[in-house]
Amino acid sequence: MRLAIPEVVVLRLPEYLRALEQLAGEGVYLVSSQELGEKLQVTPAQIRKDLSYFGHFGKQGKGYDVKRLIGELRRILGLDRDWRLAVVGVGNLGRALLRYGGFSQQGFKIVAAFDTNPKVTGKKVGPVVVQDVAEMPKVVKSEGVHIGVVSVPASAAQEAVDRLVQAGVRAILNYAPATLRVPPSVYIRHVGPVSALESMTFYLKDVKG
Amino acid sequence: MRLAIPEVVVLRLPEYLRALEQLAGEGVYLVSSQELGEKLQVTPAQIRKDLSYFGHFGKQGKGYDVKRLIGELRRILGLDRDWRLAVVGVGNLGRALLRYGGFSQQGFKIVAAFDTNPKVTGKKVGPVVVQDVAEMPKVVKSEGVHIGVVSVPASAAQEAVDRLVQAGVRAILNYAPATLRVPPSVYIRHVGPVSALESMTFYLKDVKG
DNA sequence: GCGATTCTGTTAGCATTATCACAGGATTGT
DNA sequence: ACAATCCTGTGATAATGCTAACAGAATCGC
Repeated sequence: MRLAIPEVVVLRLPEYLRALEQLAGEGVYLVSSQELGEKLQVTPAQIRKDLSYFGHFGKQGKGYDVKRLIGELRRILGLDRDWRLAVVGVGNLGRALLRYGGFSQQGFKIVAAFDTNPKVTGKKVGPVVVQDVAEMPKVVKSEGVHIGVVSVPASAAQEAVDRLVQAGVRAILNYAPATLRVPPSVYIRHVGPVSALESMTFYLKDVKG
Repeated sequence: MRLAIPEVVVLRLPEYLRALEQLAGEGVYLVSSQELGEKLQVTPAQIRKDLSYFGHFGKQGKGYDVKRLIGELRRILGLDRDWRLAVVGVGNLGRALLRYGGFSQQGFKIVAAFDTNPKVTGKKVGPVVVQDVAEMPKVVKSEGVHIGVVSVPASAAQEAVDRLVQAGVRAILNYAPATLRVPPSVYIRHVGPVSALESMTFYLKDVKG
């Protein structure tokens, strides 16, 4: 029962969490699946079903305690602890990620950055000093890196993930526009500014303009 | 038949496209659904089924012509033309998007940037001069903006999308960690550096470390 | 206190998506 | 030319995910 939770459900949880955090910020203490569904454009039944995979968080006749549910979702998603990130590739995009402050709010902490270019290694960017990739195995271990963020050019992406995997990183977020191979034990996900746009245009293309 | 294409299918097409572009770069001219599936960790049947929604692109006994399929997918996704973007919010993240060069390769062109802060309006960032949001209705029309990119703080995000919608933008990419309301005719999607991490940690949390 | 109302958690039925398996066309080797 | 092999496109089937509907529990108004 507790096992085999559909991935789509897991993908919706952060959306619920965001909406709840917004409500909490507005001073809302209680919310029904109906109200939350309207805010998120999701059916109330879906919200209740999704949450039922993990426990009983609501009160009949009242709804959900917003703060409590935020706490539960954060726990379920593993956001009730710190996660240590390493950024590989300090180009335009890597630099932006390093300087972006929004990670810390959800417990993500950048603890290392790597590059091969001697023009950037040794320099401080955002919260860390950029190190040569040769240092990766040592630093990943000493800094306890959980997640690797790949922001190198597509042509260097496979080598970057190979090095990360070799160094012991089990989860990778890939910003490079490339299809990458990792062992089954490693969790990898592709993101990036362009990806979201590419499927969006499918729905736009028929409209005039 | 041609209508009612599942959204999951549309979301996979960019992945296929990326893999094919990589193959083309390696000098591969022909690929079977089997080979492509191995590269993408997807079953060959899924690839064939997905493509069959849009036409017959393969040759029995041979497979798919890589270049031809790239062209077809780009056409299907609406990537065979230019798309004009406007960035709203020139903070840390907005600045990075403006300076990021990777959009142009797939036909995305940033043609405007807006902010309310007089410290940044009037200054050139990346390819454009930042303008005050008051100019938005005029500029969206004159520059023919198709897609709005919201990179303001969460607290200002709803106002930013309202202004974009008001100005006539029908598609929005939201980087702000907020749940936003738009009319049904507007297509909006939430992305952002933290979102992908938030569901990733669900799968990581049980592992030691 | 009690009937009417509210709202959750869950089951059962429905709809959508993915996989299997094969017919049929194309290619290759001999 | 023909047999063996390869590979697509697609119906049939299995699996998955969604929605509607309701029992049961809490709340509210009077």
